[in-house]
Amino acid sequence: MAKKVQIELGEAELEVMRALWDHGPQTVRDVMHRLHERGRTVAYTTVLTFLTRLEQKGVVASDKRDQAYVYKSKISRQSVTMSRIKALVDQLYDGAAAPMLAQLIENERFTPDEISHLRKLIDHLDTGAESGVDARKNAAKNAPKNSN
Amino acid sequence: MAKKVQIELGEAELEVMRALWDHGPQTVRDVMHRLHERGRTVAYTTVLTFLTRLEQKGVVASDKRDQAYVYKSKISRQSVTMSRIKALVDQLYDGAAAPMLAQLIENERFTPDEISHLRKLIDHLDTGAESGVDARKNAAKNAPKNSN
DNA sequence: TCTTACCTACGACAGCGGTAGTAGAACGCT
DNA sequence: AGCGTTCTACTACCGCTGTCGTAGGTAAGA
Repeated sequence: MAKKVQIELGEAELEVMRALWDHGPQTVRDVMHRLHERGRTVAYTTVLTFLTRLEQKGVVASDKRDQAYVYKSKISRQSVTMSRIKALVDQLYDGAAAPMLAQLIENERFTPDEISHLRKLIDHLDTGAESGVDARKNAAKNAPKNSN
Repeated sequence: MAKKVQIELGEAELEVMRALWDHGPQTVRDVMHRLHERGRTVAYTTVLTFLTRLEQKGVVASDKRDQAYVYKSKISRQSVTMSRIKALVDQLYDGAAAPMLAQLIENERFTPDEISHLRKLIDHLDTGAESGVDARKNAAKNAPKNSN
């Protein structure tokens, strides 16, 4: 199951990944437009550099179509999120997620809907989690769009 | 109250901050020992550089004692945690904390104690919490937000 | 006083991430 | 055939971060 050692992505690289997650496989030019839409007005060749580096890192794959390469993400947004959070928790709390989670809950504002959803998740924890074999195969129902 | 725009700390710098958080004000040599204990065997002057840079960033303060300067943190671990998480949430979920929190809850392992604690926190949210006037739904990502 | 040990200031360097320019290939139009 | 457009490959540069080394002060012993 050899997991990635550490997916190290910069801020701009992350935004490129977002473009791929949110809109599927795209060409360099497409991604550039996504970035421009989100306020990052970078040059075409900059985006090309990003995608090339991301491919070297093994997190995107390219595919020659027509004239231009089409790039697609090889990793899910979830995996990046978890990897980041894990790094955060390790760095700040020696790997103990609960304290950080508690702090997060205390400091963020949530809507009633979100709260009840979170409660549901928590409730699900002690029923599902204890049974040795983890039966956590249910997908996040409110997952944003498509992932990889 | 002018808050820091963004506390940008590298991994090693963060470990220095941890030393200060966990053990209070210390000299360069003290911090070096803490880092060594935690497996980061860096040279004395490296630690000095870290602390100097951190002071330039305004997150630690120094104080001449005896022969050596004593450094102390000017920011809390909590503020750094929140700042980091906020960055993460902004970068990956456009500022919507709940989905990320949900993912975190689903993917982490918690002890029964932790679970009941979390439940208590959640329960506390809709009672004692401020009546949400939140406009955070899809955050405008390029608005200069001030955290903590 | 000379030496030793410790402290700080300053400079250096490499790797990475963000950013872009230039050169050359490939395609389509006139 | 020649021209403009578009794509990729390559190179470069800057700032930040991690990492030290060296030089020059100063306190404490020998």
